[in-house]
Amino acid sequence: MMGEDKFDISPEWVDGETKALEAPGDHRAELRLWLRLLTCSTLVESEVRRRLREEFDSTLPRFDLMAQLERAPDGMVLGEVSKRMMVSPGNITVLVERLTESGHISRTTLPTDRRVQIIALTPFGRAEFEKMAARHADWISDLFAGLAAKDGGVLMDELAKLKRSIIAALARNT
Amino acid sequence: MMGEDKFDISPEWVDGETKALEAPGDHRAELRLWLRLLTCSTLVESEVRRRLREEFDSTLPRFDLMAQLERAPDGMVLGEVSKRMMVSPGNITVLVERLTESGHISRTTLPTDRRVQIIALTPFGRAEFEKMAARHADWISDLFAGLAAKDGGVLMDELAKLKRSIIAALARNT
DNA sequence: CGGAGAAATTTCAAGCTTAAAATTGTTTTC
DNA sequence: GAAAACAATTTTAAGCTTGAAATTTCTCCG
Repeated sequence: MMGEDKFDISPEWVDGETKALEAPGDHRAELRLWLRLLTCSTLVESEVRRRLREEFDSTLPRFDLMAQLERAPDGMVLGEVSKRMMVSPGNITVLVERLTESGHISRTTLPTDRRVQIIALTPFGRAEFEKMAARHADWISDLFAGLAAKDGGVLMDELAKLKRSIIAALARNT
Repeated sequence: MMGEDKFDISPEWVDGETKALEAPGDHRAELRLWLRLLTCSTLVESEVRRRLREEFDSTLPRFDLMAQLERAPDGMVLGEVSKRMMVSPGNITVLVERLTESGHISRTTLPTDRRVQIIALTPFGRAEFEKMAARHADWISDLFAGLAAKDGGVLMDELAKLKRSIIAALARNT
């Protein structure tokens, strides 16, 4: 999966014509595309993790959780956090435990439904998050700096199409 | 990080003009792009993991390791595998242990340098990998099926540019 | 030759992640 | 108003991942 050579540049996407000539079940173009996507995403992600650890002694999951809470001044239900972060509920449990211990978030049981836990950033947590978010934005900006404005727009649009394709495929195989 | 709403579609990339008018340090466009990239990659990755588990009772790291070995009929040194997979050496140690136990790979100490471990697919491992690889290609093909041939090509090129940008940034901050 | 230093790998401690089972609490249905 | 169904969360067991420290083995310089 991670085998894309770091500096190879650009195989051609097969067009309709070529496709007709291929052996049945030839998915090389899609595989290459997936590999390249994964490589980009892994490179950025590792760098972000490394810097969060070095500069803030923190981790990506913690940052992500706080990022969710930042937009919800009144707090958020655990299940909602889990859905938005696309991780399992059990995972959230652990993260919340640590972030509560460290004073970054608070946790309350909803009085009207005692199954429901609501978490929110504490003032301290919010302040910390803001520092991290500012640095995070700088890192990303720097990593993407070599991309012309035009390319950023194109990439954004193409990724939107890809996302629709993926979601459609996931929906097909219910 | 994973907070991109599943169905939002397309904010515009800021162009040069707009950029001049922005507050210093506004990195919203890059952040959105990164978020979208990460979403796509996470969606695909989770689906692949799920299916590897369901259909083969296997995992993505194991699949990746075997994929590296498939192209190296004479085997590969552990350190080389670690570099290609972009994971830590200690990680490889564990994976190799399990794949050896299960008979998928063999491991030899190089006689001329007893520090060096060489691993290779066993015939059984190769057969298993081929089954998995074929299915894997089908899954990816299906997930990317909604993308027109033209878009595939464009995306491939834009991701190549992005990759160069990332690698350049990483090199800058040695 | 003999040690200093380098290289390859392993070990360790800590944290993340998941699916599945178990808990706890609420709602719905007869 | 109980039992069944459903919901939110936690627990559990297993595996992945990392960085740093430790080990083993080689290489090279004097």
